[in-house]
Amino acid sequence: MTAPRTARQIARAELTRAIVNRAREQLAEVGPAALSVRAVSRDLGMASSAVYRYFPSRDALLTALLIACYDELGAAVEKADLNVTDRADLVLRWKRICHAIRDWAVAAPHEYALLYGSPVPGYAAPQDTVAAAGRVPQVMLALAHDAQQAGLEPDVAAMPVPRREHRALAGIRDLTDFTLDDDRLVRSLMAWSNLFGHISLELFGHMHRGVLDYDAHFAHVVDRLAGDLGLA
Amino acid sequence: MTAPRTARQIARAELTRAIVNRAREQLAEVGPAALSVRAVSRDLGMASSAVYRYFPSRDALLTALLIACYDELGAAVEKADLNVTDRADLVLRWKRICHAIRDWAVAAPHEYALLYGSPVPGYAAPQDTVAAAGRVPQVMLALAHDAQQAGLEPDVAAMPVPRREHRALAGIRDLTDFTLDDDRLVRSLMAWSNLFGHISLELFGHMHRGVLDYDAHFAHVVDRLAGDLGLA
DNA sequence: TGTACATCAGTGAACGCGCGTTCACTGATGTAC
DNA sequence: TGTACATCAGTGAACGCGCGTTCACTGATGTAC
Repeated sequence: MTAPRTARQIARAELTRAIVNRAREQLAEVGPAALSVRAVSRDLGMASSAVYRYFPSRDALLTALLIACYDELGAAVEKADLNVTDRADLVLRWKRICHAIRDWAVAAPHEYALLYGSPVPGYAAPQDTVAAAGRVPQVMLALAHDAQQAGLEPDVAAMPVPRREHRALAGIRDLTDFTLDDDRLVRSLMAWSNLFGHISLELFGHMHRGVLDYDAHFAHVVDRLAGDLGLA
Repeated sequence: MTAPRTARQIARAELTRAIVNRAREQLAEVGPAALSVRAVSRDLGMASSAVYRYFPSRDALLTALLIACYDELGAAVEKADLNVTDRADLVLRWKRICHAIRDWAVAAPHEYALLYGSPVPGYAAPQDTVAAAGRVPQVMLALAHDAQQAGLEPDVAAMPVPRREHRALAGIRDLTDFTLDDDRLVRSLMAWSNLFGHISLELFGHMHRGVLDYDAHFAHVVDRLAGDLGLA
């Protein structure tokens, strides 16, 4: 990809961006299911057919949106981690990471729902999204690896990981360029589930009237997970 | 509600059931978003307008479905728990409960998505659903209470719960007729998030190519959660 | 027990809506000589 | 530098679809006397 040169190329890049941006606003307003090519084109003041010069189908537009959202979340999380200057303060890094995820989700619940809620019916996310989708897990696994390098031990006694489970996790091991011991890897995955489960339950209304202070509850859970992961 | 007497009342009850049943099949096939009054009526061989004699709107039908699904899941979980004859074997009860939830979800992914995925746009679940929705959490909290009564301690060292978090959990305390100590209550909520987060991530495709054996991974996580909850 | 009226279930047509996508077209921009 | 042709962006009309909901109606069931 070289920089665009001709007026046409510039205009095309510009409009492509404008379409995605407008689609994101639509998404934020009405949710993934109600997102429509026609609404986007209408808001942009162009014929609905014009959008097809830029995206071959609604699904392609959805894919672009998916990647944009994963990347935005991923970037926010990476930045939150890197903003901690004392790299050895793993607990602080963990907290910043977790709160970055939830802050993003709370600020953009529809976008969160697109990424982590029910799959859009009839849409299968293509290969293109996986790199962007992997950024958050990568940050979490890297943190666990730092804890391992520092020789820190989880609060919970290490538990033997059965062979079958060990093999089941080969896919994740292939995704990282370092190697986590089984116990840490499992605990990381559990923290991952805990975190996104928590946010989903909160955002999708399941804590309503049960938990009265979402911020306090999340903060406390994050603190506990830091211990479970052995970051302190 | 007394038993129906007249032929009309019998027919009405019958057809109401038939509509809900057919709607559930639709739901299982195409998902919550694509569920439509017209499709249901079509499959039932009646005019679409006839459905309105039974449900005043699509949303009312959705509500009936929501309650039916919550109740089905809740009943499955309660039964799984009660099927353990040795009531003191809390670990086994925990495993049965967890696997009942996941088994139901895997068998009925669209139904699971309706309950725990993105909220249906433009639809606000009415009060009627909360009783049914509370059944699963109730079972889990009751189990934690049994552990407390048995004097069992979590594997993880108890952590002080800040006053603010304690107050945040008042809503849940009001829902149970027993009282869990803070540490156990928080751990139960975390297990709840972990469980549903796990199932959502699995079912919605986020573990794809990362975890290679979903059954093994889930089983292992459940084992660990039993320890975290202090059931052994 | 029989009749008159009220209630209700179900019909079929219609309203009005928005959607994704295609297509033949016009006019502007880019390129090769 | 100027001209001839090719490429591309954007238009507007159209296709075909399915949806939720309303409405005036027919005919069957239930009820009161």
